[in-house]
Amino acid sequence: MLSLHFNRTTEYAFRAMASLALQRQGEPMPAQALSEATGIPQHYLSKIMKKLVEAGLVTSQKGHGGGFSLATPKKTIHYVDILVASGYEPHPNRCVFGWGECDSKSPCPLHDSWVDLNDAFKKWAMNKTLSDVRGLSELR
Amino acid sequence: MLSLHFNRTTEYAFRAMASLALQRQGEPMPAQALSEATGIPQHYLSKIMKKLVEAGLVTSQKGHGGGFSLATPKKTIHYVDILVASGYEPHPNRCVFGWGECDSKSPCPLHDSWVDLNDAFKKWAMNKTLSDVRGLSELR
DNA sequence: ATCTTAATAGATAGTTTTATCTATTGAATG
DNA sequence: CATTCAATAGATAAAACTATCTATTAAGAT
Repeated sequence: MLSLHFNRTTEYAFRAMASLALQRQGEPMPAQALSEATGIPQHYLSKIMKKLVEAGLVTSQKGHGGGFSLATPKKTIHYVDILVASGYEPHPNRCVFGWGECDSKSPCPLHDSWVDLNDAFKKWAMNKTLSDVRGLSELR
Repeated sequence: MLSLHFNRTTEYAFRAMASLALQRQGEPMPAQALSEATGIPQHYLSKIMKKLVEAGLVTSQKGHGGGFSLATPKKTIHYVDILVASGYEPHPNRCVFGWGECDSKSPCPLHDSWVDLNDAFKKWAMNKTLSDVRGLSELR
């Protein structure tokens, strides 16, 4: 079956953020617990968490009883923020097909097609927030 | 600016197919010309062309005056065909976020979000064809 | 037939991404 | 203040992806 995919780092960032979104308000989640809950290798996770902290999406607390938690309420964190924080900005000045210089003024042959898909993607990334994450206990 | 992206191989496959779609009907395009037109390294391109030939999207003709051409009319070749031919089938049984076992029956916390995006993507891939490729000379 | 054009195939190398290992710093508790 | 918990940082290793090189096979033209 066909499906869209992100790279591992981005995929992991989403899983980590979703896990934090499911924590009870204010409960920090230690890296190890986060690693187990998401299946992300611990040390690789720590590098991703660093990015999320630097981006201001997550706060971290060292020492006993510490861990990671969301910096702001779920509904204020949009998927686009997670994408950007995880370094998802592959082609600054060209369309997805990367065919020479390509923009709306001098479009490559695939540009129009790309715009259609990218608009849908941007809409998704900018409208969804961590409030859209569903816990097992929540009504579906 | 944020944008969606494919991996290089898939990106190249699209560029190659778009180039062939812009050729005059029946004019085979040699690998070297295709490489120059698309900016794809020649030997890497040849491996991608092999996949496209095996998938039945392209026919190849060896020897003098040979080259590659579309196996069927533009409008019969859907983008999804190109995606599949280039090996774009990363996560057989899980959603994009790959969080454990994940399907509509036992969805991961991000599953619902993913479905929204993936539906848009599938619609795009299944509806677009090489007829949507725009040549420089064509009216826009 | 031989020469040229051009695809096919296999082997190797480079680069990037992903993962792991080890050590260090910072905060809380007894 | 010593001990434990936990994040941070840097270095290294493994894997995947991308690119290149060399040789071979097939078709057409002279």
